[in-house]
Amino acid sequence: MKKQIQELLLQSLAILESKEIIPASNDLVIKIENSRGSEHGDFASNIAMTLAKTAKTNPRQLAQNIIDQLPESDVLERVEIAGPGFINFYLKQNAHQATVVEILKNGHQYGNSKVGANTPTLIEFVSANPTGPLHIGHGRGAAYGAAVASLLKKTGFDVSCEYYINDAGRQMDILAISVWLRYLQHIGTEIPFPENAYQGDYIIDIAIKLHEEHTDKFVLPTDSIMPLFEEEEPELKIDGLIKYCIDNLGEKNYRMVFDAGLDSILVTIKNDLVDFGVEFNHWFSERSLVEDNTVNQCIAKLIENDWVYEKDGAQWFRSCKLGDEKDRVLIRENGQATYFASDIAYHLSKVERGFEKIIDVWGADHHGYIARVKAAMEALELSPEKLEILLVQFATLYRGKEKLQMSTRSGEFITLKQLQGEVGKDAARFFYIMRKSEQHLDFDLELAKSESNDNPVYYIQYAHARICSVFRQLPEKGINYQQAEALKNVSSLNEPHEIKLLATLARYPDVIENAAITYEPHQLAYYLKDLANDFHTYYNANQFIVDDNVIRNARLTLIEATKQVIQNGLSLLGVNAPEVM
RNA sequence: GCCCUGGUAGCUCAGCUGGAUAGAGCGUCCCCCUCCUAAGGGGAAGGCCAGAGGUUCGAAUCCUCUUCAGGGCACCA
Repeated sequence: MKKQIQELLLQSLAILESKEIIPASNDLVIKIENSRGSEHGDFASNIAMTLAKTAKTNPRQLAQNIIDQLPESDVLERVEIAGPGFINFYLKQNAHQATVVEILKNGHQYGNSKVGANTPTLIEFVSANPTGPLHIGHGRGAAYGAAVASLLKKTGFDVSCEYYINDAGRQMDILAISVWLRYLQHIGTEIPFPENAYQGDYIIDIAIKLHEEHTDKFVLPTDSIMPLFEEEEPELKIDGLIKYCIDNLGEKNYRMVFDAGLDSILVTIKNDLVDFGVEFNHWFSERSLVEDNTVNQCIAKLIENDWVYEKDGAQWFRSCKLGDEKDRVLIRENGQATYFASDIAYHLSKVERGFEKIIDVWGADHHGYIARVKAAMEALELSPEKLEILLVQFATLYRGKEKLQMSTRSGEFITLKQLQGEVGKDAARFFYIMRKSEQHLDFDLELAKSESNDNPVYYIQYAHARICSVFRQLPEKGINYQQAEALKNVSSLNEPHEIKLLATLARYPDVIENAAITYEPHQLAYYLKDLANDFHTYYNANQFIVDDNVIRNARLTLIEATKQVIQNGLSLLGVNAPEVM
């Protein structure tokens, strides 16, 4: 609808340009807004005010000129000038009523758009280190990333979802020796467990399973291990244990212990995400980038183009020259590549796989990392503007007033699975999405659990269930409803609440498009609350199942359309639309 | 010190990328089921949009400074 009005305005302005009332310009942006209240019509444009200055005339006069040249249209009832020079557009009733037909015709396709033009798009999210189960913080990234992906799919982007598995690096080695030490303890070895190793009970489960499958294969003499615990500095102690373990178990056996931890945790993560309604197209392994030499090739290319120098025995990337605040290490003094080095390779892979739009969803604590990744892409001539990094602020969990802590290493955290078990998938998904991603999120368990109107999820779902309930009663009352037949009656939808509801329903495609291109799924959440509110108000004001065939049929099509839009919207957020509550 | 985010009703937050009287939920106060689910609806009260400058026809929205809160500034990932 907005586009139709835009087109009309464009034609009018072209005429004014040809008459030299306004100067010609190529980059004219015509903004059409949904009016706030009905007294300002259905849509409004401020075009006259923005053009008044260059046209050297007053806005109201210019607005009149624009209206005079406006072509005939079968959707517009009338057009008025208001306030300082707004042009307000009033739609004909049947233009409103037509949205019901459009929604029911398109069904779950209603709201789809093609702005994405099939752009190959990769969105990477969650990507939590596989060192423990997903916790409450990861949940936000999961819910947000999944919602953005759904929105982009709806708007015509060719979207692929990916999880980057950090299966290389020191954190994983710490996981491996955590498993190994628990394994030794499990078979009765008296041995301490460092406080900075992974404390969670899930490590013990992995160790038990490891022992079941391999019995005593990984046992080493306790006497030779004990001296390592004399190291005072905790991190050095860990490093000593890792080195000892690799040297004495041998590369192959160490890898078995390592993989036992990795695989088991990965399975847990995958299952938890599936339960949460979040699925990925690819699980991309960091280790694979090392093993297939992509990392080395990347570094070689950087060296070739003089982006690398040596200092203190390490290899440094000149990121400073490309906008970062300091240079970054690619290869450490000990010869090992940094996480950053594999991340460069990872982004190279993303570009080489043909993605035009590359989205990374990161926790806000990674913001300092943006400059160096962009710098690396620049250095490798990978068009950094393809990369869009979306930061998600932290989620803090509350139970009423009590703040709950979380830390993977200490093992004290609420897992995503526990959260879901407690508040349910729908409330969890919706609460995560409800807040703007750059806002800190205080997730209150009590509120999410409350089955009351404090809880917007139930408010929206209730609207859907109420509509379903109405339709369930038709056969009981012996009423015949045929959608196709009933649609012929929509012209009787003239009650104020009906017009309001129609206008809100008509907004849906705009909401989807805007939420998608701004990566703001919360806009959809708020829209659905509005829609539910319009429906509940209508429900209280007007009876749907009435004796008059024409009115009843018209109303039933309207609420059926409402049901469809609620369903469409909720499904994009990963929330169910229950038929009964 | 530098870099991100935030500061809007008593509380939790929206505010459609610069527009017309600043919105919603909760809380408070009043009203609405002989009627399709009251997990609902209607109404009232409640605001110097953190503060100060600036940009312009017009600012909660853009720019600068100040201030408060959270986070980040590794040869960790």
